[in-house]
Amino acid sequence: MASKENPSVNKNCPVSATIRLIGGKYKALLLWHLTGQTLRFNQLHRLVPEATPKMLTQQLRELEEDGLISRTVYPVVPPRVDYSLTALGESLFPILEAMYRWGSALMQDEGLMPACTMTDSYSTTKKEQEDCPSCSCHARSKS
Amino acid sequence: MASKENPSVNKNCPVSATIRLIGGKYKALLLWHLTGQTLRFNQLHRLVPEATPKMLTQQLRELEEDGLISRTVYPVVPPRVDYSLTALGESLFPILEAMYRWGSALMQDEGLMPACTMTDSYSTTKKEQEDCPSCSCHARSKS
DNA sequence: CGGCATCCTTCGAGATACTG
DNA sequence: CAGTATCTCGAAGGATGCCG
Repeated sequence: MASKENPSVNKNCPVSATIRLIGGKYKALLLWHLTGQTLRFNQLHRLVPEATPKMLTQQLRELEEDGLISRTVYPVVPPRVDYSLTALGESLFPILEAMYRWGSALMQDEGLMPACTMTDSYSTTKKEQEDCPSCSCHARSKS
Repeated sequence: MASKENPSVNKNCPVSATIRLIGGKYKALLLWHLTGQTLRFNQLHRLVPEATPKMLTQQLRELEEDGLISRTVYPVVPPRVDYSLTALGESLFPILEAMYRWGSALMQDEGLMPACTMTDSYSTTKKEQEDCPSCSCHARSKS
């Protein structure tokens, strides 16, 4: 088990166990972005620009060591590394979706984010969901 | 908005918004313990002993400032302060429950926590749920 | 492109002591 | 009981430079 984050916290509590794995500074966000799609390092960086490359690497490595994401290195030049969810990582979807829904409702109450609703086709199949145009979540980079 | 935790993170993303409010070191855990019951400071401290009183106060104050919990001070001696969830805090239940379920499944896969299942009466009414004897979650302190 | 190595600064958080 | 006030230290994390 990697996760240097939250080294403390009761070892017998399921909620603590979950926090230990996804409670890192950008972990839930990274997992959310990786839900339903494979992304390269720089794509993730563009989606989470406030994380420095060093932090990104660190968080991604911990997620990998905890078996939540898989990292594929292509021996080409320039280098290419793909990140995607493992089965265990995908099983986090109910949590991430609940966080997304709650945050959406909160932001709407505050008058932000007018129309960024999650398509219900996403919640079950989560294969090729629609992008979310009014926020950067799941907006595939176009450049 | 209080939450000094995660000061960065994309401002337009619902998942980030959620993390900003419940992403603190012990926040989700505290909220989980407060689900369905009012607790005093020392009760919370016993349930989360790895948090120092200072940290507890800090996290609880941020949760209060963010409108997730309410803090009631009784002007008696010895002092007494009760913490409970607000309506907004209770609306986090789907997230916390998802985290609980996922963590439970993970721990069972690892051979830990033999029989700590969440009673389904809890998931909807969440009023007077059964305690969880094999872990400290929602185990009301007896002393 | 996707890192890793170093240096350096900040600040999270523990320990301890005190208070209404 | 439920905190607050200091002091302190180690680690989180930013900036920079180099590399395959």
